[in-house]
Amino acid sequence: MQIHHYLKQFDIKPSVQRTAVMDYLMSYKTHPTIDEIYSYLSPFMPTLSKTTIYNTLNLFVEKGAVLQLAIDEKNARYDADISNHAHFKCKNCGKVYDLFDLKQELFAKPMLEGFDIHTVELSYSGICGSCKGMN
Amino acid sequence: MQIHHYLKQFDIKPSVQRTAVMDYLMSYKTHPTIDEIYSYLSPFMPTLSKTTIYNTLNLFVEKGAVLQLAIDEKNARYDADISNHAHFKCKNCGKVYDLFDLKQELFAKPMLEGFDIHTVELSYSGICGSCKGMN
DNA sequence: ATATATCTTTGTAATGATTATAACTTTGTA
DNA sequence: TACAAAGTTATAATCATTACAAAGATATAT
Repeated sequence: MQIHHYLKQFDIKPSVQRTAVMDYLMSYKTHPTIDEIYSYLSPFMPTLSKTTIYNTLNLFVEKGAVLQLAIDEKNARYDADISNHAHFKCKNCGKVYDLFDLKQELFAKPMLEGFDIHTVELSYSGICGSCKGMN
Repeated sequence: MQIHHYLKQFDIKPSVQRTAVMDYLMSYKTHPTIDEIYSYLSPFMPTLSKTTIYNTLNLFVEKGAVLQLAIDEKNARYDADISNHAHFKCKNCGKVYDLFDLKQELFAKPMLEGFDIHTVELSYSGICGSCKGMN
């Protein structure tokens, strides 16, 4: 689907900058930080401001088009895949992996008296395969 | 159990400051921020430095005596309860609740090729009971 | 088509959490 | 007691994020 139409589904006006950010997020599923997104797009859009990246992602998150991950204590990370999946962060290299092959039950929103649950975030941490081979 | 002995189990030397921080965390299960811990203890320990609170909690987390929660994007929050439980953060008031009555299966560490999983963090967000009644 | 209002982007400055550093204090040990 | 190691403190530096105001782009009504 066109990114234009995708953004409109979330009630987001598809400006050039917003489209570029969403395009990047959908192409590079690396859970990038603001800085990584800015560094990639900046050469293609010389007048681009980092503030715009902040504004854009805050809007995306507000509208539910993108997930803001809390898995990295240092920087916010963003994920355009809003389907049920978990994340794994390697304590050694810091890379964030997607974990798709988990039981869907893990993402169920429990029915609890006094809590209106909107979102579920499931995060694991440890050592990834590439780092385990080393040191 | 004495807090002294509890800290020693994690290979942490029980200084006055460290004992006070752990005591606070075990008494007030509010998932406090560094600032909240400092503000509470400071009147009782006039020479206390906020850097010490940072040092202490980084040590506690390293040694596995305390969990650092990523549920709050603004500040790190800490939890001395290291048993399996989830958290719920109210989008309205910001309060972080403990959720104990969930299936233990949710906290299982999945066996996945190429991932050595050490920790599991399960977080929910939405609107809490007190906030739902309002506005 | 033009004027006007609204929305979006931009650059700079401010804020605020966390870490680095170095001096000082306490603790443990010979 | 003297010395070394560990812990604490205060200050300064760093760095992610937000606030703000001006400039630019877009949409609407006349």
